[in-house]
Amino acid sequence: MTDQLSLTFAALADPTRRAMLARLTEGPINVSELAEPFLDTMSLPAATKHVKVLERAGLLTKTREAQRRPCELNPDALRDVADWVEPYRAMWEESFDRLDAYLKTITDKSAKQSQPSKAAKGGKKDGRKK
Amino acid sequence: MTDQLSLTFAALADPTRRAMLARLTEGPINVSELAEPFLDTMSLPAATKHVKVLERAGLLTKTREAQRRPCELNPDALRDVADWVEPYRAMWEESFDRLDAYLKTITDKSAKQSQPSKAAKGGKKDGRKK
DNA sequence: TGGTAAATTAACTATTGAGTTAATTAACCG
DNA sequence: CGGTTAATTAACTCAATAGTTAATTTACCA
Repeated sequence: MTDQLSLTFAALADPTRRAMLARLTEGPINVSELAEPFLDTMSLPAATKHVKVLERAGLLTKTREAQRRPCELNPDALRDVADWVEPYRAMWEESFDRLDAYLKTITDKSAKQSQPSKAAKGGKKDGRKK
Repeated sequence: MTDQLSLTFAALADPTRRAMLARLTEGPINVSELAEPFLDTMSLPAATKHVKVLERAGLLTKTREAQRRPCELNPDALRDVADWVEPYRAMWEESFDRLDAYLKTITDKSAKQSQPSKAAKGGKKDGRKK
């Protein structure tokens, strides 16, 4: 698993690290500040290891400032994720359309009476598409 | 790492599994057909383990048909990935804009002569944004 | 210059992931 | 029935991940 995209996906496969990224959208902060919300569930060395995983995945950049290590979000790596997933969008929108069409047939007044009764909830325009 | 999104990201953190997903966009195929392109580098049981990882991540659905196991792409799990990454889009587009603005200042005819010479390639409209 | 703060490194443990070969299940087919 | 195909399970190895505590580095600061 040496390729860059795999490294990025692996880094994102952890709720602690995703929370750290979310925090970084508010601006650069030190490692200890990044770690702070998690110190009730893990030690500081454990948190700095998470930071290092994000760094190696190219998701954040660590600089130096005296003893502190201000970290900055590196959103370009996330663009690669978005670019990878984008071609699949047509597929999930298509399967939504199929569901939508199916729901139309079973809720249509002119439909036959052989309707699976429980499928009726959540009609068109339920806010999911796009 | 028990949450669904982490499972999905972990499943995507492997080039073999991503290639399997890509293959599935062409339509449903059996496990052995999914495995075939990789049998020069790994055994069949190894490949079926990859399929199982994708299945547990909700990325594919396996059905039965005699001895065969037709697999179908389950694009909804990818929608979750797209939804997660989407809020970050503003950040990478913004950092692109900053680069773009910087490149404009150093390539602008009226700019001062203190120009990092090698930064000049790849001017505006290089096709990256969106 | 001695103490303190920020972060990392070392050394270790436990769990999970990815792969192997061999054996087994399940269903078709002649 | 007996053989073959498709896929999985078993049992095992090896490497990587995630965590721990203790020690160390680095730089500020009074």
